[in-house]
Amino acid sequence: MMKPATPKGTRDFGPQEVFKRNYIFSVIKKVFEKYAFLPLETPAMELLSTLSGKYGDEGDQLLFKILKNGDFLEKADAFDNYKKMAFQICEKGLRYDLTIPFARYVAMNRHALTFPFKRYQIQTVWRGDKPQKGRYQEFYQCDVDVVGSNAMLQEAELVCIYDEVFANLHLPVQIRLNNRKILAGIAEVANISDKFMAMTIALDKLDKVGVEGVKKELLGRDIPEAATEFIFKIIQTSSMEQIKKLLQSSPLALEGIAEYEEIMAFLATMPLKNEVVFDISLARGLNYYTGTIFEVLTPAVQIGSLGGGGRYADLTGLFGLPDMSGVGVSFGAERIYDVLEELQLFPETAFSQVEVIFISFDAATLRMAFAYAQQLRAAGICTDIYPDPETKLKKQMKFANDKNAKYVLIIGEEELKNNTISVKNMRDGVQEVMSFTEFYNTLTQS
RNA sequence: GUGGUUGUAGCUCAGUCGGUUAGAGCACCAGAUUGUGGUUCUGGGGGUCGUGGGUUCGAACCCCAUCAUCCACCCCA
Repeated sequence: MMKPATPKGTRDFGPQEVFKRNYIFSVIKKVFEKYAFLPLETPAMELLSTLSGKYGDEGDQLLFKILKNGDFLEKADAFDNYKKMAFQICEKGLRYDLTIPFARYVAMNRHALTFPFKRYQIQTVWRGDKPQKGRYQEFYQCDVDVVGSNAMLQEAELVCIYDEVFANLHLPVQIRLNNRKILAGIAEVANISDKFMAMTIALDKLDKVGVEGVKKELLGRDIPEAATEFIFKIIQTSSMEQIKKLLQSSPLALEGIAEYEEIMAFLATMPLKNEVVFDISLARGLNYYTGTIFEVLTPAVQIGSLGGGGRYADLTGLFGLPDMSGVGVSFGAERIYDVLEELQLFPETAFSQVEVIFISFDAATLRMAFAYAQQLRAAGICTDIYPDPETKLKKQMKFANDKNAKYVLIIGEEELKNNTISVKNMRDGVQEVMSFTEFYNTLTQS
């Protein structure tokens, strides 16, 4: 016999876990829909040509590729180059994120859509990453994006959505903002535009390695002393006015700062429940971001970000629809789950709750139980019946107890004859005899 | 992808220097209690010690490989 197991980086979700995850989804969905986002689902598989080249070399490595059906070797000849070979023997791959499939969808349906188009999407994505805590090979993302609008209002709404969702989950977070234009401006003024990527990677580590660590990182990445000093000065500055002064010579940077200030102007009058901060070190990996970038962190638990996103000036251009700006953010459902679990923030209502379980003794009492159960179910009460009346009462009671039922309704010979039921309250152990109607009324009225 | 950690009952773990028949708690099953769960008491079942190879008279323990796990890096939700 083979040993049962799930593949690396994947896991099962048992009944209680699915209930809890659905709780997260329902909170998120409710907020998304309130902000007039529309649902979208796309296939688990995309053409490899749609996916490849969108996430950088690193991303291409992490793509799950699907072997062609049939004789996949027929047209293959790159036996000495596994990367090239992969594209010869595979034509599909598993979705890596929800943004690229969304861009593909928008490009394909441009004539049918009304812009700006706001969509949300809650589906699994797959990445061939090495698993760690909070990092899986299969995980859910919950994305909201709006495409076809350059307005900073969109960014402001996305911040509000983050704020509202995490407030509703009772999870305190910090929402961080930055702008790729400001980062590009820094590189421009420091005269290291060609090392932009290296600079952002170094900056992104500020949280982890501190100011001195970033300095070392920058120098280690061949960034000149003078440029490093300049960057150093900027990340130590806390006031936006100071930053503005330092980047005065870069129109691009000033544009980024103006965008940020516009977002904050929208938010100024909003009573947000979570902290919104400007974070110059926030870089984010995905290289298609061009404007605002977002990230959500929780101070409560040591785990990676709970979500992130940004604006991309020309996402659908890759699919033949140019000059279409989009902005969106993502919620990492798995990580939110892990954090809520750790902090025990799942409410009682997130779990399944059997209210009533019937126990009977023979065919006649079982039929009676069934008739009663259907009445309770019609009233929307979660009801179950122990299906085998011959089973010892002790065992039936244990079943009800394991299912965490609130009430056990016992129907025996005696009860059947007197047209009553025995109601046992499993919370306090008190048992009383009454008519079914009496029980039904107290339950449906409370 | 690179470096490290851990892997023993369904779960959490103990297991001495390599030495007899591998243990505990929880969970499970049965009985105490033939119409009463959860609490209590008594008893019971359950192990290819991750997998494959090697060293040895002898391996859960040492060596190699492999898979999984967690951690750091890279990157990311």
